[in-house]
Amino acid sequence: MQVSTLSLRDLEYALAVARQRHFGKAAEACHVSQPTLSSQIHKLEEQLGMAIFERSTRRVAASARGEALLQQAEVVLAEAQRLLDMAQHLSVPMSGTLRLGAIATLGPYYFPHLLRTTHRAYPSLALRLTEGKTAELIQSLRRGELDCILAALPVAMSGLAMQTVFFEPFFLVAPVQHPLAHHATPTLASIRTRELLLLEEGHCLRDQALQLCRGNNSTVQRHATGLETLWHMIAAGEGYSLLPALSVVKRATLGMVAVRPLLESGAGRMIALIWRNRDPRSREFAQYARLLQSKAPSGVWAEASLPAARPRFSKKNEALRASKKKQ
Amino acid sequence: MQVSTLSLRDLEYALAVARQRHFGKAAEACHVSQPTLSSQIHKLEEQLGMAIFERSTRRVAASARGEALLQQAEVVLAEAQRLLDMAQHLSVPMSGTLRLGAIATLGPYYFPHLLRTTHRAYPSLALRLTEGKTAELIQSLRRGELDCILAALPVAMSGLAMQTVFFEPFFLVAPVQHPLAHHATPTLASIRTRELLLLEEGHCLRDQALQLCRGNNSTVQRHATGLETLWHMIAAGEGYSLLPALSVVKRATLGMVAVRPLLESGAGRMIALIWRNRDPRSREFAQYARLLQSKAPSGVWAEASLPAARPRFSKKNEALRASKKKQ
DNA sequence: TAAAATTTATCGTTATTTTCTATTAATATC
DNA sequence: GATATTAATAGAAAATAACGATAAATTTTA
Repeated sequence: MQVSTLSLRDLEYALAVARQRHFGKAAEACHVSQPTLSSQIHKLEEQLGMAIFERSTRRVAASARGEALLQQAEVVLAEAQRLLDMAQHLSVPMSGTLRLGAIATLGPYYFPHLLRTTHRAYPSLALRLTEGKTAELIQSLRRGELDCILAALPVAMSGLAMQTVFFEPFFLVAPVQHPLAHHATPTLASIRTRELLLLEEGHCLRDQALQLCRGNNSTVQRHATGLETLWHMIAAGEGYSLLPALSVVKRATLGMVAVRPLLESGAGRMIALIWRNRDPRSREFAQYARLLQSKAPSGVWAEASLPAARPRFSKKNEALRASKKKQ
Repeated sequence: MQVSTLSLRDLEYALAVARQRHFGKAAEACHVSQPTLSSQIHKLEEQLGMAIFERSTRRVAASARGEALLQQAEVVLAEAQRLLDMAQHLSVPMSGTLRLGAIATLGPYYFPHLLRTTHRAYPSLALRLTEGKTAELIQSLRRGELDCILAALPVAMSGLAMQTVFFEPFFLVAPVQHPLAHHATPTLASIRTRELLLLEEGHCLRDQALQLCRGNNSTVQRHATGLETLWHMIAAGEGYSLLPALSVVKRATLGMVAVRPLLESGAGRMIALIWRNRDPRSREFAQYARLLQSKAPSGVWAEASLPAARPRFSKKNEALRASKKKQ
């Protein structure tokens, strides 16, 4: 005898008979015909290998042994009901826990803003945040250890889906005494990779900076393990670098480094929310990305294209009006 | 959404998919085809209002939310399994608790013997014993408060079934100084109801004694509330009575009362085990009655007929050989 | 004692659900 | 781009559960 051959419906029938002490009334309560009830109770008793009820035309009552079974049947049904309740609860969109990763050169600068926005839109959602390099995050995502990640495009998207969130321009950050610090709007062409300070291998920011300067003479660069260290190295006059807007925006410039926009170059990176394309929450995630897009922090753009005649650090959301129309 | 529309089988399918992480293998484990699994999982997800699994041709895994549901699904199935186990346990014949009643003029004298016999034959059976008057016992039995009773026939049997256990002869018990005490084998005709001591109303023994003496002149009798009191009253010289064999058998006769058989009269009562005829354990009860019959205590007969040339207190079981052949 | 009333069980049929085989669609690997 | 793997789909078949009508059993009423 297999559990799976038991029917929860039959258990309800049995409980109805126990409650009503009458097949006809129980059938009515269950919205089925009396013969249906009779035969299903019979079947159930057959499966259990014993009679649950003692019945005559005058009296229907659970036998002493049947009573014990009915009690357990109630437990089974209660647990099944709990399953349904849980499902109902869990199926609320953007509730529960969201495990979100972001690349290390974005997370520390963006998470505070993201947390505020997310909590405001989805009060019942708990965020579990992670930082890492793109490859690590993608692997965790593929393994199901993360639900979605924020990374810079392009990313190998096989099996994944994404929605862009914002374009984060790069800035040239150089020591104040460096010649480049004096150009109002320096060009990429003026950068020498020999003097370029970069992050260690694995950070997409390193690759993107290198690619932007790939026309230039490339020699060995000095590298830092983190963005903060890089800032200190620049301040120490070790060289200059291309750094993303959000790492610039709230930094108390110490007077030792100069931050110069690279407006005409289009230098920067497109940040996207990425998730497994078979994740049942795909729609929720896409909508979440669009929410983040519409509430993007100041200092970033809606698209990679240069926003003409626009202040470097636009007022909040101003840069995103065009993209909103798209939605 | 109703609990009863959930299928335990579908829950097993879902758990199999979670375990195997592969629809094909899960199908094999469940002994069904892969499309069956696929469609049933779909149906289940539809019922729960959310996807349990995240599936691609490469990877099948429970989503974070699905995991919680699967855990609860295991609970549901475990409780259902428990129901089956309980049924298996309960369906063992003559196990659990048997609520047995006996008329007050039999119980105290027969229960010790019955307990021994019953426990020996059914070690896993717990007996809950009750005493009462016939009408009370029958009512309790009809209400389902008792499983079966031992009473003297005849009894209104509507809705009930029975199996005789033994015939318990009556003895004339009189004070030693009384003339009747000197007859070796007194007759019923010699009894005067004026001197007959009886139990109070409601005891079948009272009615049976009266009926046996109905030809005699009947006047008001003195009565006692219990059989023990009656013995004391007889010993005090208050009168005499007809008393059942088992109440005589182990009594330390004090020399103050004489016990005389009424062999030729057939005076006595047929004790039967009675139960509700729709009780699913009817067969077990009938068999139990036959067991009690075969292990009847000494002092009783298998049948109402006079066992010719037989000692008053036959050796154990000797009186029952005839009845055994019938079985 | 017989008839009436009540109630569960049975019978034959219909409707629904589950399962199957065959095939398609999607995706990853070579 | 071909091949292999795997879940999803389609349509038919089988199994199960449902119904209405009626029988059988038993108690109550006349």
